Amino acid sequence: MSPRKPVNEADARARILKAAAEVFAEIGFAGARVDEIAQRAGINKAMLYYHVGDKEQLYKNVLVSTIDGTVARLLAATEKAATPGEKVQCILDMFAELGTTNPHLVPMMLREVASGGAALPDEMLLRMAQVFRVVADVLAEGAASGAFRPTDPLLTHVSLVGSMMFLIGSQPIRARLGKIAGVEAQHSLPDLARHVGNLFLNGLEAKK
Amino acid sequence: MSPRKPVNEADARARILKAAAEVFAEIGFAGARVDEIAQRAGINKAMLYYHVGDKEQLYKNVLVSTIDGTVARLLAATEKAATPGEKVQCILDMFAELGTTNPHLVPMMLREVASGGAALPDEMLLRMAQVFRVVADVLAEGAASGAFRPTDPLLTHVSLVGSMMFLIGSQPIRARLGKIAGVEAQHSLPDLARHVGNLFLNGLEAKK
DNA sequence: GTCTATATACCGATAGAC
DNA sequence: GTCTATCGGTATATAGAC
Repeated sequence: MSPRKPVNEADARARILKAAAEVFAEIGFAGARVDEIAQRAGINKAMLYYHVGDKEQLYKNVLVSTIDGTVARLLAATEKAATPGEKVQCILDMFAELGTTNPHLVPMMLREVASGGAALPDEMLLRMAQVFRVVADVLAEGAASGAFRPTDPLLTHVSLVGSMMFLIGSQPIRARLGKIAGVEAQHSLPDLARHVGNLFLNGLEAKK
Repeated sequence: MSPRKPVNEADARARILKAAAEVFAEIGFAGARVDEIAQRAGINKAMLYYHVGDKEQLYKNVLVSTIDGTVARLLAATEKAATPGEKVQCILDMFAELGTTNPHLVPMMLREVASGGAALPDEMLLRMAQVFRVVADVLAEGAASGAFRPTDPLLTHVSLVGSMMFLIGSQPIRARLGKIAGVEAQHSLPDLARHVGNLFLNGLEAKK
């Protein structure tokens, strides 16, 4: 038989990782307090160390589960669409969904980019590179069929992801700016994906 | 006459702010250590508090000088160009220059976006909004003349800036990825600006 | 497995001599 | 204006009782 409390154990670990993702996303690794994470998880700090380990292991665990979930969703997203243009739009829609299903990914990624990936081991970089390969394949397919102009796949990928990350991440700032400066700044996440899709597929210049 | 050591005083303050910008960019506000900043500035920690103030004032000072310098450069950049398309490219070129002339801006902005601008007072947001107005004017001018398709100016602005910030900020990560995964990832900063300009102006779809 | 209490170290900030 | 020494507070991590 299985041990007596596997459900509760897995549950405690899951609650810890969820709370940790929240706090790391809000204030980063250096700013995060282990006490705060334990409190949000509804457990004792000693139990946090017992279940997961120290702060660094906690961070690595959160990062791995966050990235792996993203890669899996992304591969699924591209299979639904037919043309390269539709695939690009599907990828963007999926990123927009991440803003709600996994709201911690974007802040954590922004911070990782800001620190030059100093906390990212090679193995984690390779996982992230999987995301790049998915997008690069779509771009290559589009270029081969004549639907897309040829561009540097890595730069185009980073441009696409950067736009979506910045748009999603800047939502709180844009909302504040809307209040204090009267700028129209309220957009749903699907709106953001449609905007980026339209912008990247058609460009700014009016078609001749 | 002026006090005896105004040059050295201003020099000390400048060295402190420069060192602080480095450290804040590398590891963020929470991770930064005042001792480290003082050491890099080549002065005593007590003198740092004497010249600038506490850690928070130090951060605000760095942020203000960094942003104000950017706004000034941006306004100058758009005046050199004639057509809306050239103005967009000039703005992007200017952002690429920031990667060398002010390498601390991008990491600091990425972190601010990640934390939802929690550390940004309203006054700072309004300064950043000046950058948006410059870009929005260019987009409006282009749409009015028929050169550009009409798009939401705020979303397009954030998309443009997000792409450039992500491309510039991810340079260290891309360089590492190039080594461990064999991906071609070496691009000069002007290359990045040209890529984004080409992508946003013409779009991915092949012209019919 | 769970929790309290605490060891240990570090960091921001300043007092006070010069 | 400059520097040393240090205070007070806080954070990570663990020992040890239950």
